[in-house]
Amino acid sequence: MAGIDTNSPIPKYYQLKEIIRGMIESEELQEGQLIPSERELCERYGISRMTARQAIMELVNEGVLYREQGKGTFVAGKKVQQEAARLTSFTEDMRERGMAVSSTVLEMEVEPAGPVVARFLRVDEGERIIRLKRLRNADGEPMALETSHLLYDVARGTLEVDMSKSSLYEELRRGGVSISHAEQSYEAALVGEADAEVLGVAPGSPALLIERVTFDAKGRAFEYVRSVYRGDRYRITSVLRV
Amino acid sequence: MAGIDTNSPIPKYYQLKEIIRGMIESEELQEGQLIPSERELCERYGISRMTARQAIMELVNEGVLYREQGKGTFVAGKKVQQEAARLTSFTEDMRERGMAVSSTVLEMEVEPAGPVVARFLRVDEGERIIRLKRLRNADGEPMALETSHLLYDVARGTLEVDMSKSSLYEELRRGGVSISHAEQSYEAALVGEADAEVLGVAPGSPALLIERVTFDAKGRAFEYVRSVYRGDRYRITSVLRV
DNA sequence: CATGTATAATGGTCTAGACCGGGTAGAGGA
DNA sequence: TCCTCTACCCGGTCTAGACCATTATACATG
Repeated sequence: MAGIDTNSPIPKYYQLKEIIRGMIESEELQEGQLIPSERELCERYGISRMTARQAIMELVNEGVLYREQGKGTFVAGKKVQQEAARLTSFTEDMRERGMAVSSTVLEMEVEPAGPVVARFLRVDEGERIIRLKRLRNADGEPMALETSHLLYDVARGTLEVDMSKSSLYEELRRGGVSISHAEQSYEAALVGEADAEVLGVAPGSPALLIERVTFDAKGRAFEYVRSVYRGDRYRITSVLRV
Repeated sequence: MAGIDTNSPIPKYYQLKEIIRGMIESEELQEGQLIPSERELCERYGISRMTARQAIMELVNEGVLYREQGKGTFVAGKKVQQEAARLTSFTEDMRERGMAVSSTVLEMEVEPAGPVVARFLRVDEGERIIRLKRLRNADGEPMALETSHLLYDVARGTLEVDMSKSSLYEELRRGGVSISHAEQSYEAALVGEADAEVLGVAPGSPALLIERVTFDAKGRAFEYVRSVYRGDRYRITSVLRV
């Protein structure tokens, strides 16, 4: 089992979070199963209890674990049943579907905002924007073509990160962005010729076109994403309430 | 200003949470305003920093506050009121979009459940089902082709109703069905030849395929609907939260 | 005037303990 | 056999510090 690197710039609690997440994904820990207690994690990884606690509490907040006083901490069931559509990144979405994520960065540029992007992000035309176009693969096969437009000030930290390996949202969170909510739209469309080749489907194949504007805790729109999902591989499910 | 009661069984961090919440509600602290720093709260209320931190972090998780390293902690803006996707009928959906609804009943039959319908409705194959196929128009033009499969016992009252004029959900509610929630999936597809003619589009046009299983308050699945929406006319928007 | 630079403040992470109340399983007694 | 009590483990709360990175500001230097 991987340990915790004290000299790493990555916080210990974060390392522990990833370790626990890994154990759940590898099914070393299964749904409903008791995970090691806080005190046992402290001892095993040589960290203090408050640090172990922070890792666990964040996973509880994310719905990955749940706790019962006096009993212990358990792996939560898949929460597909529970909630209506949640705001997730592609990485998180695929992880919940149990698929392996990989990405290819096709374009990453700093450029002035055009009229469409400026309107969605509520900034002036010409404002500096990072445009990140990625091919997103699930289980090794193309799933979506995603073009994000990000406020330069918010996302400039990601320019030095290899976005083919990182989750944009995780990077942004690490960079101090507090992601709050998004307005998203879904539309059926056909795959165009250029996109078809990249996605590995025939032109005119069905596609789900998803547009999203994401807001931070201050209510500022910091991201406009336009994604083309392969209709033959992607389907959205959600629970609706009256 | 109220203080913190050390002898109270209510945890200190929780008392502080309520104090801060109160200051926001009384507008002593306003949107976007800096709140006292962790260290200042410690001193003012005679608690340790980790305790003050817990109060603040929970309010951050709840979206009441947001933090910026090196700057401070601020009061977040009021949350967007708009809701995530609600469970609505076609009639309600179009009414909210400000479009006029009309329908044509194409088929309405009582028939035994086939394997697919039986699985979705969690009944045995051969169980009596009402199948209702309608063309749904918005502002006089075809919008969707909708095929509902309903448990006979639940929906037999609708057999005597002119479903080209009535809302299915309103009729069911009138018949005593308490609609609770639904599991819905969205998928991109192409319009087939038969459907194309009815929908008034070319075969191979983009379509949004929506499947829904609707449950009543007892948790019984009573409806399975499969709808084909015209991709050129229909788009779904919703607000997602973290 | 522009440009660094020291300083102080903030939140972020972390430690090594402490006591509390809830839950459970085993020991001992009826 | 069955019940009760107790010891132990669990998470929940809390302390009093520590060092770090980020940020703003005031000041000194070119």
